[in-house]
Amino acid sequence: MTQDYFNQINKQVSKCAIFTNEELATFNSLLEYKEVPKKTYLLREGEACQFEAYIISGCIRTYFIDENGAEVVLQFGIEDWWVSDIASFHEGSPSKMFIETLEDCKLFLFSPQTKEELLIKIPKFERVFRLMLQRNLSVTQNRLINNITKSATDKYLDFISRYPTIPQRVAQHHIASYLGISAEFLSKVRAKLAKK
Amino acid sequence: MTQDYFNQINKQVSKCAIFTNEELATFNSLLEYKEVPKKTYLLREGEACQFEAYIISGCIRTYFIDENGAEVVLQFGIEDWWVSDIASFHEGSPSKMFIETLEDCKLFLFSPQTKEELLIKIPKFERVFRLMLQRNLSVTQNRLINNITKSATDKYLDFISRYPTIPQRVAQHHIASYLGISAEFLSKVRAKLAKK
DNA sequence: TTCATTTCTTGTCCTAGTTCAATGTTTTAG
DNA sequence: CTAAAACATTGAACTAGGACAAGAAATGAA
Repeated sequence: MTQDYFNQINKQVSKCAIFTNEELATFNSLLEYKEVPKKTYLLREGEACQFEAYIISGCIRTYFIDENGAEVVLQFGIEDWWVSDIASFHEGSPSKMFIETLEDCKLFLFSPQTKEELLIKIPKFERVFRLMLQRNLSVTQNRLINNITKSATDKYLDFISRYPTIPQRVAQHHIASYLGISAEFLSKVRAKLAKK
Repeated sequence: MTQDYFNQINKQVSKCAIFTNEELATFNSLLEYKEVPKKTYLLREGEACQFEAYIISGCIRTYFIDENGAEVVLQFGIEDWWVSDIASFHEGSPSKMFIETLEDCKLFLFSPQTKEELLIKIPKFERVFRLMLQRNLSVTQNRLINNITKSATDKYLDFISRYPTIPQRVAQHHIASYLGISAEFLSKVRAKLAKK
């Protein structure tokens, strides 16, 4: 049962580097497994983020509250994604973000301590986390570029082609927030698209 | 003379981790020093990025051409910043970016090979590069947030307070592009701000 | 099954920012 | 020192998208 979950995460990390079975076993022994119901906060503004979470199943959003008091969605997370406030996690500094489950979730968690232990025992994992960061950076850069150069319609089309499963799983106004447009306008964009 | 430059970069990396003098000497021996005149391209679209550059002095911009053929500035680099297309550098994949010097530059360069060699000889440097990536990610996230939530005026004010030396060094339309607004509108924003 | 809450849609009016075009200013190359 | 580029400013006309309001649909808890 849980072995399936280990297999799932092992498959993912094995895309970054080649690990022996013993190494993977050590890796797995350091993971904390956790099930979390929907609408649970894994992190709130002001807290130090104590985890890097790997999503076995479920759906999560990361957001913060801007100066005007509006929620801004920073990231959605689904199966096989990592979720954390990396800066807060590494520096122990208070986070500006909220991390909330949108569906019941099955997660593997690292604490700062277990991550440290893993990296000391198997330095090859540095590579895994570096690649994660790089991918994260490149996703964020892409999003920034889309935000600067594309119309609301194009941003939405890009989103659904990039993440085809998400629109069925999360509220539309969360997607609007992620895209940086108003919920009402997204609705109008969709209406216009549907007419074709 | 060049020793000053080594001291400069050593001081920076020593903020990330503690290194012995021998380690720093090894580090320095792997750096390639290069002087580059202004308006030189370090990277063009389609090329594989062969360097991670540390800027001793000078100013650089990274940009790409969007679907409509317009330049979009992704990043400015000045003293003590690192510049590269990290994805392209690590994967050897063709870059979508241009990297151009805006002033005469003094640089230290890593190639994929020398970086690899450094990380093998002194694994502690993994940390330096990971922190670089994290900082980069957090800058990019911040910029995205500003882009989504702030008005043109606020974005500009945020920019000049965050990077007070850059406005005197680079063309205004490059800053407009970085902020994701038109050059004309930035000019109007500035005119309005000046009136107060 | 019902009532309440959350989510989605649609319309009207409004504004921040764009585009285009003309003019002025600064920088650069020879 | 001069001509040519590159850059910056200003104005007028236009538009993508926002804010607000009110109703419809879906979800969910009891």
